[in-house]
Amino acid sequence: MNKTINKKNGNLKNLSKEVFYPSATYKVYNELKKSLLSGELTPGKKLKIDDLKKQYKTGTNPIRESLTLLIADNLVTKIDQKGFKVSEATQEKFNEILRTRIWIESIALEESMKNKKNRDQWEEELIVLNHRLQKTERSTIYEPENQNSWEVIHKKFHLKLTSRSNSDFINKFCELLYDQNMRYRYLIIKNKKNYKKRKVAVEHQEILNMVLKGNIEKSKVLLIKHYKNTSNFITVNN
Amino acid sequence: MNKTINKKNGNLKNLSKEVFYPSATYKVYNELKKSLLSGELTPGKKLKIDDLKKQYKTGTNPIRESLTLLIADNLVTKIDQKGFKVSEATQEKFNEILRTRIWIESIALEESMKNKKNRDQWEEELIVLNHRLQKTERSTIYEPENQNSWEVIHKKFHLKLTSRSNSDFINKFCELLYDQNMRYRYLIIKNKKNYKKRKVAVEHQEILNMVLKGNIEKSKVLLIKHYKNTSNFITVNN
DNA sequence: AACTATATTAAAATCGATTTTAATGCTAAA
DNA sequence: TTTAGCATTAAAATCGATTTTAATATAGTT
Repeated sequence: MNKTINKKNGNLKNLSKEVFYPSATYKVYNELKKSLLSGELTPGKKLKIDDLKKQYKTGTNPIRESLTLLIADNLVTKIDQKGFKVSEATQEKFNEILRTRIWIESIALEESMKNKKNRDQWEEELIVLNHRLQKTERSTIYEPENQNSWEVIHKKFHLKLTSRSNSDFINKFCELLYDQNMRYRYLIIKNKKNYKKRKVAVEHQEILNMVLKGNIEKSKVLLIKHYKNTSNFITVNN
Repeated sequence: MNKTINKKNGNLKNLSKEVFYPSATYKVYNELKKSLLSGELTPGKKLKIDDLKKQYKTGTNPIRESLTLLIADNLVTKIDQKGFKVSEATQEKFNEILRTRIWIESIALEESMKNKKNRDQWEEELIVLNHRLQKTERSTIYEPENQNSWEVIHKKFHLKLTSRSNSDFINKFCELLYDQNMRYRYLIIKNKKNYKKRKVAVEHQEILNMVLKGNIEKSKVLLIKHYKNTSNFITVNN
């Protein structure tokens, strides 16, 4: 956020050849996204440009550009001439996300398993991610910057499962839906005193076993069951 | 674009109660999108902020915001600190779009047909759209503002077919993929002297007939065949 | 000649002030 | 008391200048 830190002119120029200095927009985008996914910014809340400028100590443009990017993530909603707000979160929307995930990821998993190319490497990566997931403690706070946190590994495991459909469109869509689903999880954690965390380790292991066996139909059934189980723990009450 | 026209203060205020004055961003976004989809802006072309400011007679912010919106449409690509360019168009990308469309729309059509709610109304709307499509001349120029143009009706017909999956995410995704596919069509028209337009009227009729019959499997097969036929007419040569 | 450092140029990104629009509050007439 | 019209306020949207960064050109050294 602080310009003097980012400055790379004068005698610093050659030193910083390989260093990546992210733009203000990029940084604000990431920080806002974190606040939105963690449920810190509550659904429906007005996002005033001036307030955000003060909060992030930056100008109009980076703020508006970040918010515009977040529209595509379905985390922010805009009405022309009336500004931005945090996207609403309702039980119906959650049901929709769940249904959509099941449809899309069923295909994506099937295609991933049918895809012969580099299958061994894929299986090994899944095994490693599952292993790391099993031995990682699950936290109630969202820290996407920590690559060793449960949430980050969990996301990687799930996206890896469906990653071989040879469609970047599908991959992006899966990530969007993962993030949407995650947002609801954190909204529940925020709102309910005793949010019961599910024990999902066994389910991940079972899915992985079926994938390694090459049983497409059973893998799909287990993945779908895994998602449906989640839904029993998420009820949105406004 | 001209401010004096849009001004709605002073004695005009009460007159304009019901009129919608779009923002500069909104207008630039729509114009740029048209240029991108019609192939007027060629793949890979650098999109310089200053040039666009002059072209659209507006400031930095509306331009950058429009470009940011177009990233989500997969029509513009951005590299942090290095600016924006028109998204590339390759044969592989087109194949990917086609594959993805087939996967997604197969599900979406099936769900639309399984959905009992307001089925009669849906069928009637499809019949009307097909009728209007049959009697509309196909043009080689892209004019999205003309609601009676072949392209606009064609898009409506296809999106209507898949519209009843009860997932806005899927609906949006279908529209994105439709637009992606359309962009390639217009790029071909631009580049090849004698682009042979397919006769698709019969195929639309056949799909509609099967949908009205309620035959899910055959409807899906015909829709997929319809898309695969298109691919034979589209080859991208850079 | 090739390579490095510096200077120059061009473009992206940012900032803060200004303009426009929407929301709110107030007043007076029916 | 309500409601239309006006005034005020708040916020969104826009503008144009400035700053920062990347790309390019130039000069100097081995």
